[in-house]
Amino acid sequence: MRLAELSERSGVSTATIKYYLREGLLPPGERVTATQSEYNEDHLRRLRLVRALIQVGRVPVATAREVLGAVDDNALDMDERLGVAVGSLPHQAPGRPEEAEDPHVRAARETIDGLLAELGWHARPSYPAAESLVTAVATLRRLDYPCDVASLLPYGRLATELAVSDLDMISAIEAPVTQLEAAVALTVLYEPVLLSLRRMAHAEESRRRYSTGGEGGAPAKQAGPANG
Amino acid sequence: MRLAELSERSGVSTATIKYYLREGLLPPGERVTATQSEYNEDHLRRLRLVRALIQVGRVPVATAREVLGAVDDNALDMDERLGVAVGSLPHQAPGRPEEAEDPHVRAARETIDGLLAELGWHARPSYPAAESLVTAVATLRRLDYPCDVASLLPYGRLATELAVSDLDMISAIEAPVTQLEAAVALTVLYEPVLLSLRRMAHAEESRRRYSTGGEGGAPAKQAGPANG
DNA sequence: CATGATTGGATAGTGCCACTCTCCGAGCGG
DNA sequence: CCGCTCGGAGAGTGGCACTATCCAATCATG
Repeated sequence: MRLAELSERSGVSTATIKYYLREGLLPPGERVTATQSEYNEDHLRRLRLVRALIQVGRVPVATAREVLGAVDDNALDMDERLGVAVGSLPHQAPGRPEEAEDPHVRAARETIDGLLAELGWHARPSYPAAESLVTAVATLRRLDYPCDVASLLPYGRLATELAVSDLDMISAIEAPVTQLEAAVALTVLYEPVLLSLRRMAHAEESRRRYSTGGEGGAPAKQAGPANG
Repeated sequence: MRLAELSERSGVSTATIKYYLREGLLPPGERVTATQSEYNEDHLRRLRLVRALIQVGRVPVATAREVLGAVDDNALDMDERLGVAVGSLPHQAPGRPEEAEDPHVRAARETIDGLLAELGWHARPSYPAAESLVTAVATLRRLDYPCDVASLLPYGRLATELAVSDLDMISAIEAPVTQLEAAVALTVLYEPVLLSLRRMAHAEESRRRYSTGGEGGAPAKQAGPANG
């Protein structure tokens, strides 16, 4: 198909597709003539993935390029590609190095070490997600909110269960290439699912605890959306 | 204290503090003279919260104003304030109305209805988090990734447990005003904690399943960070 | 009272990022 | 041959979170 059809079928403007091509998020089409290229279903699928990563997963364009580059890198074996790809994914802006001397950051690291020991994990400190965790915990401590090992432990245990569920899902994907892509896509795209469900569960549990109206039908005001 | 001291103690530049004052994220100080204002510990605490929401929680400035405005709104009772505040928090850019006719979106809504029924939740469709969920599930379906009720159910159950844990934490906060702020802060600031732990758990579970090296000490290559 | 520094307020500018517009020459179809 | 589309490249746009600059009032000091 031509660029125009790729655009129509994906719902992405031709200008944006050209931009993605330029940025290396999308492999170039097969050149038919000196001025025309042909795109196939793989391009369409990749384009949809790119859009999903960027729009739903909030992954920056530069990061998406890295991640997809690792997925496509035939010089690496599957494990390495997975590691590089998932490791490139961001959580948030990296903390500045000055924070290393902040006592809150220090305390956060100790808390997290304790948590990992409690969970029996062997996470390496270089893992980017661990750095995000340090930043988040340090921020909570700065605001005097609870985030000791006891507070974090339920989160850690639930994360373990999530991981089991996630890897089961990924294992169920067939082709190896798709499986690698799936690991990236499901890691990123299930994040909004998880966060949305958590907030909905908050509303639900809140109502369950504090609802003063009828148990069953009356719309409780507690944590109601009041949206609009 | 003066603006300069507020800046020094919070680590936020005076220019940024002025910006937050202008934007209404921070209440004005008590005017001492026509050209000077006095700030107190509450300002400092609020400023830290604002920074945490914006930098760690990735909340847009305009949204933070809404959220904090609701927290401070004395015209509403506690339940209403909580509802408005948490309901204002974003997950992601809102989907365009055209998506309403997309069959993927339709299918996503049906899946979610089924999920909510299975979980026994009474969530209202107007809840913003539910809309984010629809977008995320529709995106997954568009990419042919599994996200039927069976796939989502573990997430829903875990979200329920999270909510119990979270509300327990919030209940442990003492003063009512602080409790309201805590609900907002913990809702937002535990999100990166959760996501980080999930990714770390992925690496952990992945190694547990696929590690070919020694069981205990050898650094497995599977899902290793390979970072840098 | 003179004077230089500081404060808080207003306005305009900066940097980043994800596009998006505009132009261009090459080709294709009738 | 001619109007059209195609793909490529560079510059421009808009949103956002600051940030730099200016200004008049005021404070500390001699």
